[in-house]
Amino acid sequence: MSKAQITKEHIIQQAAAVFNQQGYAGTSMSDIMRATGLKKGGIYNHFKSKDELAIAAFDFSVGLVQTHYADALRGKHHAIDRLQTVVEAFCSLMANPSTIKGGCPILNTAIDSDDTHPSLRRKARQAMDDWYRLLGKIITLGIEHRQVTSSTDAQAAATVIISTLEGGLMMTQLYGKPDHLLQARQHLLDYIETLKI
Amino acid sequence: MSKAQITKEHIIQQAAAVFNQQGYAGTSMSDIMRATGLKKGGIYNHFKSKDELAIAAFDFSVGLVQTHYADALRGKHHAIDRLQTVVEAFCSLMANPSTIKGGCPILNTAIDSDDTHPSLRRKARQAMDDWYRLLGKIITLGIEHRQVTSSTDAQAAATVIISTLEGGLMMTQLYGKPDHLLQARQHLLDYIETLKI
DNA sequence: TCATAAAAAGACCGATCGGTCTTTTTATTC
DNA sequence: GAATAAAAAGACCGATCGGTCTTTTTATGA
Repeated sequence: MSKAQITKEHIIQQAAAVFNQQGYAGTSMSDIMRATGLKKGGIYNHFKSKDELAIAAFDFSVGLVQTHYADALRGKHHAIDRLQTVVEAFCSLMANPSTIKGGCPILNTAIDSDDTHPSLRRKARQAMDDWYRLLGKIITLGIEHRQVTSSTDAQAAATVIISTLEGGLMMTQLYGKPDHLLQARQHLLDYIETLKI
Repeated sequence: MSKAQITKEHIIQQAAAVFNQQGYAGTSMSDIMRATGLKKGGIYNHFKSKDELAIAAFDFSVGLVQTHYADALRGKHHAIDRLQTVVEAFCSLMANPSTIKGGCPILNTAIDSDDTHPSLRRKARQAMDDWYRLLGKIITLGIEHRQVTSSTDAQAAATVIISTLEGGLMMTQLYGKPDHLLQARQHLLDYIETLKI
């Protein structure tokens, strides 16, 4: 990897953490300069605008989360097990601030850009679609394989799981303690049990 | 009410909508000027800083929500009924954009101010405490009155209700359609049924 | 109605915003 | 190691930021 690419990756990683914690409007290029240790010219050599950097940073953050899911799901085939795994993976990832700082990038971006930033908003929707499809597929396959009750509404169940996780994370971030996310987690594990055949 | 007080109220109301939609960092005093139709001098005559205005606006927004809850709960005494009412009140309030624009001010502020704005963050925590206490009290009184199963963990149940509502709202805002919040609502109504004695 | 005080306007301030461009430094390639 | 291309630095730009202050307008109370 060329020096330039290494530097670009470095900028993206640092910027991702800052954007995820402070939001798009709340982050200045000076913040990015401080975080990366580079001056203005060094950053604008790799990205032609704050927007472009923010989008690259968002993609990077989402990629981290998705990789985390993929790793956790590897080798697990039973639908109930896979649903539990997604819940656990989300909680462990978000409870551990070393991996991804500032919480869930989709949640942050969804709230951060109400109307102001359409491109970031579209990105957030796409990432949410991916998550939604992942859960939806697990559930519909689970129904096909007689692992999940056939009366389960896959869309609704996915909504419940995502909503509860994101809401629990928000409370955990607000209070700065893991309790709420863990309570949400336990509720979802109980809920997933009720889907079992 | 004096002209000055009317103007001040007007500023707060307009500012509340803007802050709730764009966040603190995403809102400039120019935005407030445009929303209120006043010039800089007119606004700074009533508030000595953007911070002070943002806090007044947050209080106003939270007050709207709390009043909505109080109205909906009036005359309802059974714990299960009261829990259902809170869920319904949240959904109807947030689904109706005429009353409060930009969604739940607590959610927005919790995500918006990760570290940057401690005073707003404290305000958000206090408002969340109030909501938490409201639900906690409903549940513990429900247990005392043999309306709610005694095995219910009031704290955990409150967390589940709030998390699911806020998460569902986030998704509804992200996609711009009420479906997800309504699915979260239905899940919570089912959940509340399981608390019934 | 008129004097006075308060409210609103708007010019103005230094700082910082995102972004450009030239210069200097550093990799890369022959 | 020299030539060259790329990367980084940093001076610089106009616009806008939050905020102040003086001036003008408007409400208020005798």
